[in-house]
Order: sequence, then structure tokens, then C-alpha cells
Amino acid sequence: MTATVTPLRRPPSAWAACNDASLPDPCRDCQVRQRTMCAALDADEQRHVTELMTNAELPAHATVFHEADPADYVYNVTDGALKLVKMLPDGRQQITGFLFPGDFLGLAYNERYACSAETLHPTRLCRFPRKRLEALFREMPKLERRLLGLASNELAAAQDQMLLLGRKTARERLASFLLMLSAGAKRRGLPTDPIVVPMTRNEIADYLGLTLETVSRNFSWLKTRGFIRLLPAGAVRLLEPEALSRLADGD
Amino acid sequence: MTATVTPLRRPPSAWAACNDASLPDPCRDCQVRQRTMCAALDADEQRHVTELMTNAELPAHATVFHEADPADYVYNVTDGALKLVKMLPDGRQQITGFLFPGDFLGLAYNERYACSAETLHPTRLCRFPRKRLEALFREMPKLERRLLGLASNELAAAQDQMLLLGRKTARERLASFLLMLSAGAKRRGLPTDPIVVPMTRNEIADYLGLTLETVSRNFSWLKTRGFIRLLPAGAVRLLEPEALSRLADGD
DNA sequence: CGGGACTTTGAGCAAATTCAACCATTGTGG
DNA sequence: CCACAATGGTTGAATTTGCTCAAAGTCCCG
Repeated sequence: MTATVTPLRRPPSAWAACNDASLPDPCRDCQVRQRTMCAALDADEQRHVTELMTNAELPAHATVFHEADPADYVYNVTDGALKLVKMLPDGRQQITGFLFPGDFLGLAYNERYACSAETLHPTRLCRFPRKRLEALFREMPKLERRLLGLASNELAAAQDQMLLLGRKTARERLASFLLMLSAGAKRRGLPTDPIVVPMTRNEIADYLGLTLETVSRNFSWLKTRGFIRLLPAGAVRLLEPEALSRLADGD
Repeated sequence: MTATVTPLRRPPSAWAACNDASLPDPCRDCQVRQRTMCAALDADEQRHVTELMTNAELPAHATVFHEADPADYVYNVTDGALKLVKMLPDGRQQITGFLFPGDFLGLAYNERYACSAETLHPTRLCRFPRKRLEALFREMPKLERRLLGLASNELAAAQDQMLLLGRKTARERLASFLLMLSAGAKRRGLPTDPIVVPMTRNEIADYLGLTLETVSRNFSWLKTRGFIRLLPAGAVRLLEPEALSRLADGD
């Protein structure tokens, strides 16, 4: 147990600034630009936004921010996956959303974040100081327009989730979830059939308002009825998307 | 059964225009202005917004719009109460929100409304054509800023509701609901202790993801333990708000 | 004052949870 | 390289919470 003397006065931040002209523009070949708030920007506007941006790759199971922290930053996900988590004092938790490349992080706040954000995998993020980004809205109303549109979609998705949590059976919830992942993959231009399910049974349960055992049992049920096939590495083949869709709405 | 010949070519719309200079300005003594999107506007800007506004008083149990209708209008509630409803094909329904004077209606869309909106009581609404309102954003970015702020709050509230629906017990849900109503009344400058509960047990159930019997049983439980007292006309006295609050988070 | 809508309460039931055991995969250190 | 611990997943049995079905009871409102 030898104590290591660290020569650094401050621990190095994971977040690297992007306004160094000597470095290549990190937004230059951004793969997800068209699906982020940046899609609204022309080259010149993009430069202004990039100037106040920092980015980082966080390891798996890292916390980006905690529920009730001051909402000082907003983020774009460029690679990896995240979960948004709300906790009750006794430890029960609800995952309010999963985020993937191209998704925006930090719409639900009120001076303080409404939930925590944790990485599922190593994840790359672009970070923007919220106040300074909001200041840019004056010059770039398109940016604000875009965020309002994103918020609208989020709100519609939140209402779908309320219907799922309040009124669907366990089986309907899982079927809905698999279709939701498939639709998300489609939006992101990824294969929609053998979908990748990058979260544990426990995380799926915390998202669907169930226990991990109930989720597992229903995976088995879907499997034995021939609706899905479980492949290695958490991939799932949707054998009967039509039937699954009917199942999802309890029809 | 005598057929009545109606002399009208078109049925009279409930919605009255507000751009008639001969009429008194309907926004002149709006009681809820400070809590709506209009709070951001100066007198001159308000006039422009009022020009494209129509308003109406709808009777109880009227539908303002249906889920999946084209989202052509947005609304301000000036008086009364509404519910937002999502339905499953077999008739199960989830209420995703209740709206009261000062609330904005129509944030969650995606070309089409994400849910239906129905009045609980006779309700007065201001209606704005969405496209024309959005066109005004160019001249009045403050308006858009305000809506983004409202959407943020809605999103945070939606996440609270997901935690409630996914992870709270029936008792915790009802306690949370009563405190939510109390907090809403406070925001609106209304009495927070004998709160008015203007919805039926069935509507509360559809909001909390329960059955009406379970809601009723838990009202009784709270009553016999001395947490609340049920008064005439749907009023509820919160005798132990502190204890109720602890109950709401299962602590 | 009568009728319909809403509410309360009870009894039995079912879906999902809890508790528990076991299996599979992966990564680590001896 | 293999044993083994750790993590995650599956399955079973017992339990519980909330649901369904049913019967009264209450409150408005005309």
C-alpha cells in the first residue's frame, strides 16, 4: 500500500475543450450530426457552438450527473449508451429512458436535473454549458426551435411510457419494449431485426416497472411461442414483428 | 321525431375570433396571464398574439381534440379543468395529465396529438393556430423560450409520473396525487389545504394506473388513519401533510 | 323526492413479486 | 491453463398486492 505522490494540483478532467484551433475540428466528421440539435446549424453557426463544447469518453457505469444536481450542462451522445434513473429513498428505482448516439441529454430540468444519467457502456459525449448555449439562442433561433421540437417528441414518448406503465401487462410491456428498440435502431440507421439489447434484465425491469424475474419469464414466454429468438451477445431476433405489435397493444 | 330544417349552412363554431377591434380586448383582464406563455410578452406583442387567437367555453365532457388528430392548434386554459387521455384498442385508458387554469395544452405532438383532451367541467380555452403561432416565434423569440421552459417542466413532471406508475404502491400513488393537487393549487394561488378534487375515482384511477376500487379503498385507509378528511363537494382536508409526504415516497 | 352516477365495501382470484435454487458466462489470479 | 468468484440469467414455489365481480350505500340534480 504505497502512497503515490501525484504531481497534479487538480485531477485531470475527462472533458477536453474543443476550441483549440490547432486541433482538428471534432465536429468535422460527426456521424450523428443529422440527428442532434446541430442538424439545424450551418457551418458558421456550428463553429460557434463547437467553441463552447467539450467532449469526453466516459467508462461504463459512470455517472454523468446526479438527480437534483444543478443543471449546468446539456449533452449530445455521440457513441455508447446511457440510462436516466430516478430513485426513491428506499432504493427502488425507475429508469425513465435509455439514450443512444444522436440523442440529447438534459431537456428535463428545472434549474436541477430531474434524474441521474449513467453510462451502460463506454460512452462519448459532447458537453455544453447550458447558460452559454441558451445565450446562443438569441443569435440562432433555429437551435431553440430544434430543441423545442426534440422536447415535443420526448413528451409524446413520455406519454406512451405512462400508458405502458399504468395500463399494460408485463407481456405487453416487454413486447412494446422490443419494438421500441427496433424502431430506435431504424431511426439510427441500424439493423432493425437482429436488434441489440445492451441492457441487463434488471435495467429492463427498472424501465418497464417490473422485476427482473418477470422480465426473464416473459422473454422465455416470447421465445417458446416463437415470437423471438435469443442470440449471443444480447442480440434478439424478432421473428414475428406483426404479431409482436398486436401483443404490445393487447389486441 | 320531426326533422328540423336548419337554416345554417355551417354549424356555428364555438370558437369566437378575438381580432374584432369593436370588441373589448379579451386578454385585457386575463386572470392567468402570468402563468401562461403570454407572461413573456409586452403589450404590443400581446396584441399580435391576441389577433390570431379565438376562444370558447366548452361544456363538461367535451373533446377538445382526439389522439392522432393533426396537431393544428395549441391552447391556453383560462378556466375549468381538462384531462389528457391515451387509449389502448381494448378500451383501457391512461390519463397522462390534468390541466387547470394557466396551463398550456398542445406541447406533446409530432404533427399529430399524442393524446386526447377532454373537459371535466365547463372550460374556457384560448386557441392558437400552431403554424401561425410558430411563425410569430421569429419576431418573438421570448415566446419560444417560454414554451421550451414549459416543455422542460412538463418533461420533469412526466418523469415523476413514470416513477409513480412504475415503482410506487397504490397507497404511495394516492398520497403523491393529493400532494400534487395541493402543490398545483399553491402554484395557482388557491387554498392548499382543503383542496378540491374535481375528478371522479375512476379518473384518479386512470391517472394513477389503478382501479377505482383500489383508489376508493386507499382513500378510506387514509381517512381512518387520520391523514385526510373527506368534505362535501369533493374537497379533501390534508390533516397531516408531513406524514402524507413521507407516505408518498414510501419512507 | 326519485333516479342515475358515483362511491364504498366485501369476497375470491390472478398477475406479478418475493424468496430461493441453480445455471451460464466471463474475467482473474494462483 | 484451470479453478473459482462474480455477475447475470433462468426457473420454481409461495406469497402478496391489486384486480374482478358483486352488492349496497350516498350524493347530487333535476
